[in-house]
Amino acid sequence: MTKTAGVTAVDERLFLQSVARALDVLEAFAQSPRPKSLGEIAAATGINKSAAQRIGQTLLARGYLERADSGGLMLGRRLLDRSFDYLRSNPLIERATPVLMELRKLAGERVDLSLFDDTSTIYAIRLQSKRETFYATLPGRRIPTFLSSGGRACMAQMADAAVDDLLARSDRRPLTPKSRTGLPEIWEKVREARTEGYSWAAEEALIGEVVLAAAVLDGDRRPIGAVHVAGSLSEWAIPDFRRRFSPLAIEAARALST
Amino acid sequence: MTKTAGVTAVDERLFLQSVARALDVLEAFAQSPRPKSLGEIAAATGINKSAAQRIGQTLLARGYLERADSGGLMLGRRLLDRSFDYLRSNPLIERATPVLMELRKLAGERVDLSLFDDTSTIYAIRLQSKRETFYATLPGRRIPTFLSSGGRACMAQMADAAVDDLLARSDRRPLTPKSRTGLPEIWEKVREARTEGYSWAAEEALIGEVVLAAAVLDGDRRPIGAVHVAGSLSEWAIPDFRRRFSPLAIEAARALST
DNA sequence: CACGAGCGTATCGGCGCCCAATACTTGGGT
DNA sequence: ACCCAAGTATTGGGCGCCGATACGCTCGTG
Repeated sequence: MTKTAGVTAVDERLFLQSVARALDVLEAFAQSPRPKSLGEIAAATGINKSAAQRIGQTLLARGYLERADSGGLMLGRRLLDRSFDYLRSNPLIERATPVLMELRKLAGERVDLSLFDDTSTIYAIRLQSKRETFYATLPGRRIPTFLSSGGRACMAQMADAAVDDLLARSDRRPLTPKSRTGLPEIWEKVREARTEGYSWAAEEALIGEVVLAAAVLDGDRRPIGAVHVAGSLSEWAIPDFRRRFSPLAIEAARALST
Repeated sequence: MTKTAGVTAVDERLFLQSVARALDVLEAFAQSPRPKSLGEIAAATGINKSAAQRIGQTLLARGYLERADSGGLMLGRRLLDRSFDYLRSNPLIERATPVLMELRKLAGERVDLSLFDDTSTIYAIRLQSKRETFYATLPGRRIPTFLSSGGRACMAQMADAAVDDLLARSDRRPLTPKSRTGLPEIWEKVREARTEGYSWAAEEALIGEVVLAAAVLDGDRRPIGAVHVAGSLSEWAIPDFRRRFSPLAIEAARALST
């Protein structure tokens, strides 16, 4: 039972091939979310057409896939039910909802709760403010930990060795031209977050956007997520933005920490 | 290939038992989202402990389940990735996002996009306004079509026989004491929606809340979802609320219809 | 302290579910 | 009319899954 990249390794004999393949099929739509034919699914997942057919029919019958107008298969609405169950089951989400609402009201800017998940970070709650660009603000979006303000705030709470390990396993490709991808610059931001109590990032994930975040800790003082405040560079100078919102984010994150 | 309750029936020989059981395990958390032991999972899904173990290990390895502190299994963050893919793949969601943002700004109240799914209706996008009660406002929440304003707006676009069929298949249990569950009262609201172009409901899903909604139609004039505006009865009289927001919801829904 | 009831974990023989190749049917493009 | 690629359906065979069983552990309990 060893740990590899944050995922528990499993004895082969306890591993269900067909379940894993079904998950492969669903995950195939992460690359390109357009409808796919059985042949495309088979090619994308490395299984043959017969297996794709069986898996497709099964997921279709359960609502996790749907027929597109074109006749192909696309993701189904039933997936929303499962993520709803997840959100509802997570005590942090429940505690965070009213706190974030209040923060959103105070700040007047977009407010997010992200969940720390090793080399990436997922947005679980997103409270919009103004006009935003479609899917960049959907819940469920993943951002590499190393370039997210929330991710850096989480790394700041970890031991040096753990941060080094995480960064070594990260795929450090930039999302924008301003993404900091070099180890020294990332470490600099992590150290800054340790002294300031929060981290910030300007245009590293989305052009024109400045974000700051403070980490939420569990009972063992380990980071489990972060509270973000995001604003537009067309409305804010970075020093003003930091001065104004960092105390609010830190306060909210502390309220959520066990 | 017959249709039953909106789900396509599948040849038994194309149906993967272990995949279906894995989905059963995930769906078991819909009833009560707390962490479960293997024994509880086995009992809830009707499979034995060995199968639950294998499925659990597989879903755990893929991140769709996680270990709770107690040692039990709970839903995993990976579920959010799949719902993100779904939202991203749905063209309606993409078109609706800016329209709803604008509507939210104009109305100043909570705005939702729901997806029509036979006897129930799912909230896909939720733009909050003020303080709200936790999971009632999470995306992915399902409401019975017959008592949701958006669901009734959708039914108003269907043939009489189809509405009768849908209502006959519905589980018409109330969500609140004010939920209308009788067929005549529901039909009355459907007819009202046909003449008014929108539907409304007061405290039928949530106490203290009034909602109105207009249906979004696809290229064949069939309902695929609805645009909602929701307000608090502590701030609005129902006639004022209807007069003020119904034109906005109708306009937004028309803009989203193909 | 012994005990048993849970838990998660691990093992194993055997059967039946899933495998993959194949053929059929349909529809769209040339 | 042709062909290619799509989804659909069928089949025999093999091995992957099935489920009973057993092990070690941590509880709360008598």
